[in-house]
Amino acid sequence: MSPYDPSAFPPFAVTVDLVVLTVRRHALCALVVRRGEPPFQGRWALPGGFVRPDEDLGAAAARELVEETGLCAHDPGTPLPEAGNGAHLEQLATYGDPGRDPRMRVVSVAHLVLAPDLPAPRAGGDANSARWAPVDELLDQEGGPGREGEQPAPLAFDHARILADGVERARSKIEYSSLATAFCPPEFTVGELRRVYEAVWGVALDPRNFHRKVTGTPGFLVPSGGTTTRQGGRPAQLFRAGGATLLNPPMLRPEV
Amino acid sequence: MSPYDPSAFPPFAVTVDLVVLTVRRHALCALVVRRGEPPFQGRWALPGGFVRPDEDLGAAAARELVEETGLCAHDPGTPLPEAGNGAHLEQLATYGDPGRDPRMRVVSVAHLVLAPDLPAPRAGGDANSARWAPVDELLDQEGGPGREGEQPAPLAFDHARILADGVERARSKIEYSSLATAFCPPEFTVGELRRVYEAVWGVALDPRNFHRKVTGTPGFLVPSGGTTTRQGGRPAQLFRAGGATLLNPPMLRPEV
DNA sequence: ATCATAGTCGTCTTCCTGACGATAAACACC
DNA sequence: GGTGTTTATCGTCAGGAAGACGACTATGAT
Repeated sequence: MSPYDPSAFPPFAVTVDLVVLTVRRHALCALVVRRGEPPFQGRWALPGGFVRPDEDLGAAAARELVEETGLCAHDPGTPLPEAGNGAHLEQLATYGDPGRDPRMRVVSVAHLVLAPDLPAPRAGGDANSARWAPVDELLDQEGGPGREGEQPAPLAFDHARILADGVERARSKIEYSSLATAFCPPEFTVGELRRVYEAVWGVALDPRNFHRKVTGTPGFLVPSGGTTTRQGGRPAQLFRAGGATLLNPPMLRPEV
Repeated sequence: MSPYDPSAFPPFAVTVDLVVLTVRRHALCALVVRRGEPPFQGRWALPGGFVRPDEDLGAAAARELVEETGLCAHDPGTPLPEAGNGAHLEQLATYGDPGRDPRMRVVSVAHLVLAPDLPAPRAGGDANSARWAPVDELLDQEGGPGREGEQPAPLAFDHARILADGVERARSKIEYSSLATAFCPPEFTVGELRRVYEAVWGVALDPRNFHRKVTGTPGFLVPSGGTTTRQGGRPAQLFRAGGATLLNPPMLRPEV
């Protein structure tokens, strides 16, 4: 077969799936929707849908994101009009196992979205319901032996694997980039940022060392001037995300 | 439109493109093939081809790699029989701009391959020729102002962008993983490994600090017992890649 | 007033890194 | 055989980053 014969090629369906992560109540949560039709009817799945014939992959992901959550994503690679609350969007990976969808050959380009806590999930046009679920709960299927408690049904298709890859990407990327601020509102305190790291990594961080680290990393945070007491205790300085996208030196995830 | 209607979906062609990198004569080089047919006839392009109907994406990439180079790739995610010289293979990113191929809608899943210097490029079955080209040369198109010298024709399609993404992935990944050993033969010296880092990053590294660093990182290198003088000078100890895949602490790329 | 909570500033020790001197073991050449 | 060159390897030292943790500050709750 000629390597590029445009007249004879196996047709594929191409979709985008979204791993939308946020931090709620000290836990890393993902957006899942309930499937209204077979296969996997009634099971939870990642939001997603077909890529349209004249649509770029990132644009398809952003469109699905708006449809499912109302969030306006901002893909650094595809500059958008920047309309208000821009969540972070980036391509994650592509999944094309021949058997991943029992109906047909579907190649899915997964995208990762990091959003602040604000939005309440919005049900789609169908009878689908949507919710934020802690990722620990969604991925507990392959938990260690001796786990007790009810295990929810696993995610549809290979979405557990996609979600796990997205979570791992987020966990590693906040180490060396300023992406953790994507989980925060436009103005936030050092403590709020620390709780993001703690929730995403699932560890406890020393507040004093964390404060020294983030305020000492050039370009990470810029003071906005105000203070807040919304977390209780002494008023905390408010910051905005600085221009730096790569942190040098990086934040260090405590080992094990 | 229902988000998953298997009977009505826009058909896409799905291909894999390969960014095959190696280090030759102190330079990071990529494998490129000459296109024998329009569009971009006569121009250099990344090797690649269609994904077959019952083939996983990683398997398609490994197959194309064998067809084009004879290399047997080893994708950590898709364990293979491990037949001899296993190059490193990983998925890079997916490119699906509607206009990226003038003939039709093609979504290409790019893969990154890191290989030792050994193999000579093997021409494909067609009249295509293949060669190793320094990435600096292939990507010089958007070089700074005042560049002199002949600029080769840019790569076909969006392959310059794909190559740039692959190079950047390799540059950053050897920082915190042991992937640099994928550029080395099974047994190598500390100096050879250092020259890999120097070629990929385009910097000079202090041999003494580098030696201390890599021999002191647990799991990175294991002595094989032998020595060699193939680089001239005092005999150097031979090592193999250790089991560690993540380096802690990471290698630090000197800033600017 | 007292306590609890959260934020912020310092100190100290340990480890890592970059800069660089010194030595060792091969080869090329005269 | 000396001598120089090349590469490898070990050691030393100063500066900086990070973890552990003490101390103090400014709010709200009781």
